[in-house]
Amino acid sequence: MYRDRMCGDLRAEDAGKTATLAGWVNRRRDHGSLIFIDLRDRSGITQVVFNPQLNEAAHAAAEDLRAEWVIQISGEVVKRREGAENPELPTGDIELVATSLTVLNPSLTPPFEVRDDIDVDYATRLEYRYLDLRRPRMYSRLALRHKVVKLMRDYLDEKGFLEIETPILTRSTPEGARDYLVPSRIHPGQFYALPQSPQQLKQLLMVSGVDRYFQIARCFRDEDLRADRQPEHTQLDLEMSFVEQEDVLNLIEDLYIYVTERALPDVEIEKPFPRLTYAEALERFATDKPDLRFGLEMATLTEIVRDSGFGVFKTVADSGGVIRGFSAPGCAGYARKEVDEITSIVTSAGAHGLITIAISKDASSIRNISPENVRSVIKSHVELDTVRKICTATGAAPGDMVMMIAGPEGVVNTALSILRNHLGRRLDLIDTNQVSYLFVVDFPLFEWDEDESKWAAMHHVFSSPRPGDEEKIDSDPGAVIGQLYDLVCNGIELGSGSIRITNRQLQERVFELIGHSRADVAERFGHLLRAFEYGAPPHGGAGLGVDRLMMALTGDDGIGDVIAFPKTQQAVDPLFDAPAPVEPDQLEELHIAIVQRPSE
RNA sequence: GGCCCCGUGGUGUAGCGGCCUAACACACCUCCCUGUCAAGGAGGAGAUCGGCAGUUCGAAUCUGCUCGGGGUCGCCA
Repeated sequence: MYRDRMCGDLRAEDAGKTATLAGWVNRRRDHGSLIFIDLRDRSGITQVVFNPQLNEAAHAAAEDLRAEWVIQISGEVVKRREGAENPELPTGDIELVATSLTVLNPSLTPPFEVRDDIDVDYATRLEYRYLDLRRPRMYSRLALRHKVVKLMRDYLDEKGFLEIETPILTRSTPEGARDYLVPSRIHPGQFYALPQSPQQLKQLLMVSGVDRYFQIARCFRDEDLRADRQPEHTQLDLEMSFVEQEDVLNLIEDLYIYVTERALPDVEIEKPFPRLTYAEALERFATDKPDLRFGLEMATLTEIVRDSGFGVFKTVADSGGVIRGFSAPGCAGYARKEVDEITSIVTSAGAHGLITIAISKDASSIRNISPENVRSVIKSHVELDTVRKICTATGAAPGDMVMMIAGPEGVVNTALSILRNHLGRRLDLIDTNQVSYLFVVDFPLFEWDEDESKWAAMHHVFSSPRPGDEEKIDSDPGAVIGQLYDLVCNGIELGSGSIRITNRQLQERVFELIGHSRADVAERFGHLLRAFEYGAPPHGGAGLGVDRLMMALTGDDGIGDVIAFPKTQQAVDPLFDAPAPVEPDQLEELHIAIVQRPSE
């Protein structure tokens, strides 16, 4: 037995007992004769004392110890002498007086120190990920993730869900993200695809009568990476039979409350989860994934300013664009430099510029503002009354600054949403102790793809229209509302789900609208459509990102730290140095030849 | 594929045309030290400044290309 206690366990009441600990040397403090070692394992740190007068051999051995050596120590737990307690450590009231030391494994000098309060180059961290993960901050993320996933399993088990594995080697499907492909050795020239999600498989499980399915499923997408995207991510995939949208939403809400309250007992959750329609979310927050931990709600000003006399407004409004904005509280005093900084945020998001109106805090009220109270480029072009209307619409008060953007609706919303999030942080409006879930519902089923001049599924092709909207598929596709929902947390889109189409004819109309030929559909989706003809129960579910949930719960800006072994933005694993070339023999077996493109 | 930021001893930074024979902190090595806990003190070793090419009398510093990391747009049903 290497140990009988963990390094984070020992307390004052253990004083007098003997204990054997094993772990890593976190730090060595050598006083010449007295040597202190902070011994670390995943549970915490215990201070070990080597006193030459008490045990000369152990002390002599301790002189060689260095950071990250793996050692085993036996000794007596003693209460620290008065004044020598360390209130920073849970074990700070005691120390282990070493009677024996065994070096289990020495360590090279690590490339970076194993501690939380240092910032190391990301590539170096990934190359030495095993050292990076020794940092308490990183370990706590692994532990929290384990807990969250276990809570999900516990809850769903309790509710009668079956966890079922689905194939990783499956078939490429059209649309969606680029697939990761796996060549077949047995079938020359043919490929498996790694699943982007187990979507069709779980629907087949519903046809199979499984009734309630879930899976902590790995999903693969060969697309460019972002802070919140990895080539492979994990989703909580679930599906239920004989349910309506309301049933699914209620289950998800209950599940996420269950998980969050148990994983993070100290955070506040708004219950029940607010629900916004897609249209309402865009109208109020300029995005379909608003962070509801703060306000800063939008106002549409197009009609107020269209004929106000400011040329830009007129031009944009008459060409079908919009003018929207919001009030940034207490920002009237922003200097030119700060406004420029904010402007560059919206211009890099595609907007032409930012129009601001600062209302001096000297104004007694919006009703009584005078020209001296207003600072804005549009001041000389518009009536004071227009300024009043803008302030009323955006809810601006004296001391605030209205920020407006004019342009095509999509660009305006993107820029305003980025700006809103920026100001939420900048003005410190976010209560980080709050976890704010929200459902966005009533998404349109289809969106017009400008590039390809065709209709495309907003979510995926299996989502069902709202009852009564089926007729519009042919007459007015853009107006079809789907039984489609997103779960959003702290401004992060966790995932989405829908009630599925279970009627073959309806499914074929959808395929037709988005431009799949009959032959193509038969080839690619024939298995699913055939299944639907053998008694498919009404069903629906969702796929919800686990990495992103962890990112929301930890407050991280990216998903890299909640994944044990993530990849870089170039989809490289610096630890394994993957991807990598393979032996010619392997390629030969797979019937693959590497072709050099002329340009390369 | 586009745009933006970053790249200086092991780690994190400073230096931004000559003062650089490159500075500082931590880590590392040697020595001193019995109550430290980011221990302290004295000393030491360690980087031709990501790479290549150019501009210049002179480049860590300017330019171009390239490699690597990050952010973002496109993309991500």
